[in-house]
Amino acid sequence: MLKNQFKRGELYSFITGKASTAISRRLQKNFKQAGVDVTIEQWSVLYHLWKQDGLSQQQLCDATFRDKPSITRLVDNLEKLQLVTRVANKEDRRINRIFLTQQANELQDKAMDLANQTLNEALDGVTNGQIEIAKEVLQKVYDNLATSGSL
Amino acid sequence: MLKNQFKRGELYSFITGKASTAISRRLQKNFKQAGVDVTIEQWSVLYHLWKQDGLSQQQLCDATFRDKPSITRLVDNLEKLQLVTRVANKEDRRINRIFLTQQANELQDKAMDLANQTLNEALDGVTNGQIEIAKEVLQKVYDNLATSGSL
DNA sequence: TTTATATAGTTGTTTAAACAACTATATGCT
DNA sequence: AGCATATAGTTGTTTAAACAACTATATAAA
Repeated sequence: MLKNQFKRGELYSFITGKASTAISRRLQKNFKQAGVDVTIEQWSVLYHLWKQDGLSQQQLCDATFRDKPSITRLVDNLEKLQLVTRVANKEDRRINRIFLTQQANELQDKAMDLANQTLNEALDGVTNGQIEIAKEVLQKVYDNLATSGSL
Repeated sequence: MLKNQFKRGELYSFITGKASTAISRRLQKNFKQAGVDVTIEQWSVLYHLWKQDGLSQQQLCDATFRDKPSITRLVDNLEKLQLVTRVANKEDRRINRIFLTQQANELQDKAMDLANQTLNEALDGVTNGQIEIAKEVLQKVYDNLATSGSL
């Protein structure tokens, strides 16, 4: 496997996700400035519910790459903020479906605009071609590692 | 800024750092399997001390993109594990310099091998050319966001 | 010299991640 | 039906991130 052997100095930022950390911090900052009082982690749950409301907690685990305890507590906190409600499923009583409240729906456009704006700040001066390749690489990395039970 | 406008479905994994999360989890798993009992965050501090021992906490903040409280507590925990020691600087008594212990030095080769191995798992099937471009994009993203005071 | 300001590090609090252990419900097998 | 197993979700514990407020030391200005 010499081909992809990393030189030392290059290794660090790939593993630590310097770039995505920077994006998260900027998005959090942009949320705060705009008076959107949710954390990035809470936003990531809302993001998937905005795409499809009523997902189960397990579906949110899969969508957000988080484990079950993480989702339990994120949903706890989103419930406290009155942004979602847990609804017990009648067909399968193990399942909670998570539904957005009116308040959460009112947040959607603003939050999505801020997320898009943040990405544009992040990708300023990067060409579409470069972005495509970067996305392919990141997807391939994820696929390489997710297959054999990383979650 | 229409040029880099993201389509919705593409936005999520860029912000959340799916790939780097997967790498971190895999590295943590590989550490555990090999009996290396440090967290990825602790490793990230050791990594910089292995390159240059005796850095100050502030220098570790800069190197690891963490804030001062985070480094204070990481150093606290590394001291408890007897992997580093704080040494007060005589010239400037505000500064602690952090030095590796013998135990930490004995860990270096094993940990660096595991990190390289993990990256090779992650980048399997990705060409050097693609990696170069991905690195450029991630660096550019970081530069775009770090300039105006994200840390 | 005293006073203001900047820098290095610490402490407190809230939110979240990771992992193990747990409860409750559903499914499949005999 | 009864039992084993799988699935959905919760709880406890440790580690860490983010942010604000704080202490201590150093530097610069009056």
